[in-house]
Amino acid sequence: MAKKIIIDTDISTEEKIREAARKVFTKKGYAATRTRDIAEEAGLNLALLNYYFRSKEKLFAEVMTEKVQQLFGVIAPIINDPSTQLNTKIVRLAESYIDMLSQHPDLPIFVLSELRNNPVQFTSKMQIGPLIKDSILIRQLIEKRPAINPLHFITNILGMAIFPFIAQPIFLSTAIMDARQFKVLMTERKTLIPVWVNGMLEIEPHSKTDKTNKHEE
Amino acid sequence: MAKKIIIDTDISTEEKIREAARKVFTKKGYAATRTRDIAEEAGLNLALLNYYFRSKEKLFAEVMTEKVQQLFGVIAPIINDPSTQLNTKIVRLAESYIDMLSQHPDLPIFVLSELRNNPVQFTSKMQIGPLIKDSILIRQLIEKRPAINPLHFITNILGMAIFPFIAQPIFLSTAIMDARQFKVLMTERKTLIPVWVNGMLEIEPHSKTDKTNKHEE
DNA sequence: GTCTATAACCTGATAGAC
DNA sequence: GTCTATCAGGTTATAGAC
Repeated sequence: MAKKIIIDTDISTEEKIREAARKVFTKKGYAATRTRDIAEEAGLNLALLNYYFRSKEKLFAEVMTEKVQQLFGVIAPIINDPSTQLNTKIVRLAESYIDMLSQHPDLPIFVLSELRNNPVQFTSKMQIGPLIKDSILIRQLIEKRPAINPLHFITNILGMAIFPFIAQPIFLSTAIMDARQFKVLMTERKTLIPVWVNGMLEIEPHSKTDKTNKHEE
Repeated sequence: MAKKIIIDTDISTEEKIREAARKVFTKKGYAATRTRDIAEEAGLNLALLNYYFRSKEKLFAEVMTEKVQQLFGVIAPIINDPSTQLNTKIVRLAESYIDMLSQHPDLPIFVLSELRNNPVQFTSKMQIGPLIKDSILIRQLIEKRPAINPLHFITNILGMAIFPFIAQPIFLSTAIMDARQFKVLMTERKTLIPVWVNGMLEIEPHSKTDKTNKHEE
């Protein structure tokens, strides 16, 4: 009956490197990161990086794949849940993203700025395109507002949750707000975003658009 | 009466370098850019970069300052115009940003990702903080909706205009949409954003928020 | 002002001892 | 597995001819 409890306080060297790489790559980006920075951050020698991961590029690829999934993995289970209504999906998207990004504020700017160079390599396997385009959420949005492209609403939901984190460095450094205020605002946003988006789904846009575009579509 | 018309088709070498630097830095970021790339892009020799600008860093600083102003300069004249109403300011912000970013789609991701490293150096002189916090727009937003922090609405207006361009590489590479569709959507957004934001300003959020924050402000 | 050649430095990767 | 020492290649910056 004597339980053997082994508390593994020692993290493996490989994981130490991976963790350091996550931190440094995420903060500085691939090109600005030196393998020496990662080694130092891990409290280890440079040679060990190449022993465990063959090259800087391969180490980066592991981190990047992980981070892309961290950023986009949130979406899939929510937008394709057949048991939830439109409104619930919006609530969950806002909450999940704001909670997750509060823990990892520099995730979006890292992923999006690295992805602009070679987007296909890291997104192709996740099938993000079909995942979104054929999603239940899209179907529900079309049903609710057939006249407006549903991608507008998806962009808005994600943008209202993610954009503040992308702009955070400017907010803080220009004293538009401080870290405490930012946290308060992001908590408020979890309830405000669904309210706002529901509003968008109800509003009938003025027929002003017809006047400006008289020519045929 | 013989007019001397001198058409200056030759751009000065200095301007050729600056133009090439704008292009390469904006596309690849500071760290990933090699001075050789810029020289090649300009069709010139590497040594000339150091002749005209003392170093890669100084050349970058010039480009960066310019780009920061390009991205944030749009805001100032609109949000502090005493002759326009709240709604007009929203319309102008959406239109100006979407028009400008349609011409320079990779501007936001470049500026925001470079700014995360040393934000103060490039934003301090523009006084972006006071410019926004003491703006007429903020006053008008508070007047219209005293219960909600006006920064929410500013974040939303800017986010709905800018975020699509930040996400554009993913949209295109994952085939969520193609370039033509993106253009159509962004044109629609110029009229939709003001409609949506006006909606936000009218909606009375459920009193649910009061329950969560019982403490005094 | 513009070029070629090269210096001075930095960075990723490896060899080899322990 | 982990370290020190070092190599090979690339990058910024400059010297010096034209």
